[in-house]
Amino acid sequence: MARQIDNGKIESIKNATMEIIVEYGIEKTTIAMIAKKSKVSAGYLYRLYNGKDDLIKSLYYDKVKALLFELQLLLEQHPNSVAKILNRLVENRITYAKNEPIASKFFYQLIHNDNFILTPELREQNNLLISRFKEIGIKTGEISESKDHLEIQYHIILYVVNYLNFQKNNFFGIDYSKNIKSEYLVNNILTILKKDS
Amino acid sequence: MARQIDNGKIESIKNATMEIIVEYGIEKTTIAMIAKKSKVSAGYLYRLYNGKDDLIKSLYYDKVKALLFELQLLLEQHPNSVAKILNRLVENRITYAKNEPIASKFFYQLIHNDNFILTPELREQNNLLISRFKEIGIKTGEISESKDHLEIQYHIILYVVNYLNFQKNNFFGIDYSKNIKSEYLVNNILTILKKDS
DNA sequence: CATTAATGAATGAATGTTTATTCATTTATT
DNA sequence: AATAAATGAATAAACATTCATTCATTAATG
Repeated sequence: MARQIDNGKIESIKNATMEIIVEYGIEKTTIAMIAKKSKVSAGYLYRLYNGKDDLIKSLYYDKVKALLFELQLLLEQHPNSVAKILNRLVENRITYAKNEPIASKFFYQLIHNDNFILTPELREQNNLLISRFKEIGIKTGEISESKDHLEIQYHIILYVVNYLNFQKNNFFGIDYSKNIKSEYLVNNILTILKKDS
Repeated sequence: MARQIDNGKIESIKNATMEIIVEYGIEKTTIAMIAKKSKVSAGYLYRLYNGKDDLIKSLYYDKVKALLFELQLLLEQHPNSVAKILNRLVENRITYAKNEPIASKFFYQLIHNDNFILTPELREQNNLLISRFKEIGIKTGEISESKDHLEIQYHIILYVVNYLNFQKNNFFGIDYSKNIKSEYLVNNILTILKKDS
């Protein structure tokens, strides 16, 4: 009866939020900045989200969900090879960093911000996927039984995400992100996962 | 003539700043919170620092300087063994995380915040130290010539710092930081550095 | 040795700005 | 005309920063 919600606006808000946060950092980001950039009134943001933190959280969780879904698919597609899963996972991360640098960096920033932690549901879902990943690795001999979930999680996700970001933003102030090869990272990770500890 | 500056106050401000930031994150930290916790008047902060960012920056640079100094010492003490340097470096990081969890986490947070980047001087100093580290490794055969500064920097510092933090703050919500062994990390790093890429 | 003047440390109430959030109003769609 | 989307000025709270004032210490003076 009345007009419909303009989904373009929601997209616009999401993009603007990521852009502003990536450019200025969460601490310097304001609702007004996001509203201005997304060409939406400040007040309208409150109809869609319960405030700044809710908006950021919602965006962050979207990214986490997408990553978990990606991992889930890969586990189904390659139930007999950690190497194959890892290859695709790392390749996807590299592509993501290249093609969607803002979303990619936004995700990086939030992973390292303890004000935004995962919901119990997401944690549980993640836990399950890592378990399945490990099972495959044990079966194929690609993962040492001594590796716990934390080791696996750290190396297959954080090691990669942090590495990719460090290529762009580092102590040297130089962007080295052009020559990243997935084989290199995958190789490092496989070596570490296989080792007894 | 007049009374002397109370260095205890400065220490108190530094500690309070780290505590507040670690507890609430930079974006939720206010001058008032720091002043209250450090039992110093808010106004006095502006006599010592040019504001919030200046205070945080100053603290962050102190930590970076300490780390660079540590690395410099280790390079002088063990000019013929990357393994020895790395062993001490990692051990020190583990001890630091254990004994000074707040300072350690503060450093972690700032390393991942691009609003606070290093000065050109610190960058240059860091660059030099990584060069010397690599030279030693090439001489002893512990580092492949194909490794660039970024690879080395990432693995000897960020890989370790991120790993240690992830033991405490992770997707699983469980603190695993009690059983961290330096040999494990050192071994991983040495393996990666030695490999041709 | 006692008193006073000078100095700079330290305070915290006051100020003005920025910011999140609300809500009365307008606008577009069916 | 009815409905809900969308606006943005208005509000109130939070905040960084300033500055007039107080306080502690030291040196000079008698």
